[in-house]
Amino acid sequence: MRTTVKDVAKAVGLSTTTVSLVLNNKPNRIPEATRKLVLKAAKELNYRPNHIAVSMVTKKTHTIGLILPDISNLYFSELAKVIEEQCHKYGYNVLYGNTNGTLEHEFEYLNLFVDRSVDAVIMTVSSNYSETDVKRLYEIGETNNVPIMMVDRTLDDPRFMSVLLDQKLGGFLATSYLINLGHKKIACITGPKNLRISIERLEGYKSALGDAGLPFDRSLVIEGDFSVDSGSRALPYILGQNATAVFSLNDMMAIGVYRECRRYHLSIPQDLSIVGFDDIFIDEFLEPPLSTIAQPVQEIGKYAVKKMMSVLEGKKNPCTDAGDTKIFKPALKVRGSALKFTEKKQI
Amino acid sequence: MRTTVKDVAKAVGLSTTTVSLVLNNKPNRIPEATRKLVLKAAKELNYRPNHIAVSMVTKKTHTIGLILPDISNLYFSELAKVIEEQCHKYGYNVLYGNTNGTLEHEFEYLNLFVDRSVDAVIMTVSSNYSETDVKRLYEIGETNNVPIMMVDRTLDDPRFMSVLLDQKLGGFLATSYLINLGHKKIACITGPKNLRISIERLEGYKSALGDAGLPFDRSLVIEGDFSVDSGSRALPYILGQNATAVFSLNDMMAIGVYRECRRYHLSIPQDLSIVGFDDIFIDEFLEPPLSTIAQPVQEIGKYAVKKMMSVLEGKKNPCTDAGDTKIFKPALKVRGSALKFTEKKQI
DNA sequence: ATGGGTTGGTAAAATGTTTTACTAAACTAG
DNA sequence: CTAGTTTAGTAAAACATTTTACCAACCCAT
Repeated sequence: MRTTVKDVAKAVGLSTTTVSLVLNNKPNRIPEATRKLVLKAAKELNYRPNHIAVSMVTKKTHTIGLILPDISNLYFSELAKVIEEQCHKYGYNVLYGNTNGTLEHEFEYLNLFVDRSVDAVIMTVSSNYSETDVKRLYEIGETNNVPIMMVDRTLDDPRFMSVLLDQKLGGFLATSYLINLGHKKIACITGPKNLRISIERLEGYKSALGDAGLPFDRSLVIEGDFSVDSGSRALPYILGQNATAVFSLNDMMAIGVYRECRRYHLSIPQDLSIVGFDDIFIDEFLEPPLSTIAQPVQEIGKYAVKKMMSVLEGKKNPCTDAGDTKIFKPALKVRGSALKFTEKKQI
Repeated sequence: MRTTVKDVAKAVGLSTTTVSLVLNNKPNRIPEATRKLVLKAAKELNYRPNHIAVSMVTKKTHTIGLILPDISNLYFSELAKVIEEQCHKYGYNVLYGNTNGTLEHEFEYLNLFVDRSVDAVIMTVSSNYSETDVKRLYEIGETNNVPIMMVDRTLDDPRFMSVLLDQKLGGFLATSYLINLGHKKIACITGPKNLRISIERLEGYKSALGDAGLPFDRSLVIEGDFSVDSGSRALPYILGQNATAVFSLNDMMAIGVYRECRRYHLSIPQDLSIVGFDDIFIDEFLEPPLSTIAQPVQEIGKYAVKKMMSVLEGKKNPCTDAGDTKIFKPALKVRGSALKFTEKKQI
């Protein structure tokens, strides 16, 4: 059985109050001798406070809930790793939940976590929220007094803290790069059409086209769902449109394009240039290494928990006063999947 | 503020006892009318039990601790995903911690988690345990009455439950495949030398060699550390030994070999055949797709939590009577990274 | 010796539940 | 009508802490 405060109190013949006082080194006047005595006994009995009991009275669990769409996705697993790492540094543990991108799961985990009295929630929402959904989400945070932070994707509500990426800039960077290589017919494989990040990345694409005086051609964009397979499925269409380059809104779909190109005996980048988005681990090991838009995941994760900790330890009402959004800048990472456009490259 | 039992008790003019009784539908004789009344009030007030308080009295948190070396590693992130998924199905949440493979972190998280009264711990140990380490680990489990399950890698102690892979068989399968393709000089890139899985996979390698009447040549094995870079570093040595094939003890190092081969302008599998181990997600997207030994991660994860749940809900002392080890069989997954050996292939 | 301040502590409440042991009232059988 | 049984419910303890409010004893100065 675990040692309790009572046990150590009994061992030293003092009250639990005194023991608790020294163990939490409260600024009470406790003579050095007593302090030493208690500390020694606690150590000998291998006393470790029962965190549940502590939480009961302090109302703090030093736990944060992390709600992600899919931890087996490289981007999120890396994000999860940084976040856990950072939380750990601040003495916090993380409870995590996989939503598979469904609204029901997002709410389910949120409720589960507030029931467990997490001190805060960091989540990336992946489905479409109606106004009432947003309201419901906000209210859960408020009535439980747990600050909610959106990472990677946000809701249209300034009351939530958000740490995001400038998605539009990412789309712009990728597309401009392709344009500068001389490509005129640049296809775009999007994510689910009404998902924020799809829209924003696509806006970057349009804006780069516009800046270069190139027309935006609706028939060059095809909807995917961020999965490898949807990338594969998109290729025939893209080829049909005589595109010479493609901007894939994430790396997974780009991988799908790679795979399909092999089936068609097309080579990247000679026959088709491609740039992805996310900079997942495997990009550099693909053949050819995939050029992509890199998100500063490490910084994003670090910033997110740092901000959250300051909210948690700050004086302001963590829930209602916290809203604030930070936007990180993505960067183009040139590897080997895009080439200067030359006429003969047409198939 | 959250609604408490007191609130709903007050709302219906009954005692908290009664409310608790109906909410937990205990087999007490409570008239249907009262039951309905309470349920209705609870719903209207949006009552949700405070899990911390419940844990305080029931001594169950419905939380399991998951301790892994590196969640950004594809194998572990997938494992983590299944485990979380399954736990969720049983009504359990998971607290997770990343150890980066260090013993200190393993103990740190274990302690942290038992302090938080997790009901069980599932972990993969990655460092070398001395006898006293094992003893210490066991004692933490015992004094806190939390069953500990080793997954993927085990300690030499029958008291822990373990769910493992038949590593030796995996090594055997990979090597036999290469032998059957006609290779005689098969190099092996190992993991850290005294790690169990390194040893066991290597044993499979030796045994396949033996079965085929091929000599075991010490100079054909080179130590890696399971990282991509260590795979890359191993290539020149392997080439120096005139090996025509290599068995990499994990896929990451195989990826390192791929990368280095490109630098040497060698092509796989024409110039070098390779088979990996783990079957991580990206294997099929490499060029050529990597043949490997597949672990049934899904099944492993499912089995692990199923077993754990039966222990948790069983009558036997979960800690001391639980020991039991299940061993899953790996399978060879042939893709495109190995070729029949022919003399002209020598460089 | 009285009163004020300091020193070294402690008892008890509080946290939100579950659970045990009990009881008052109503009903039933003889 | 009474004794026993059932019905419908409750008070209080327990869980392991922290924290608040208090107190006794001692010391010191007047």
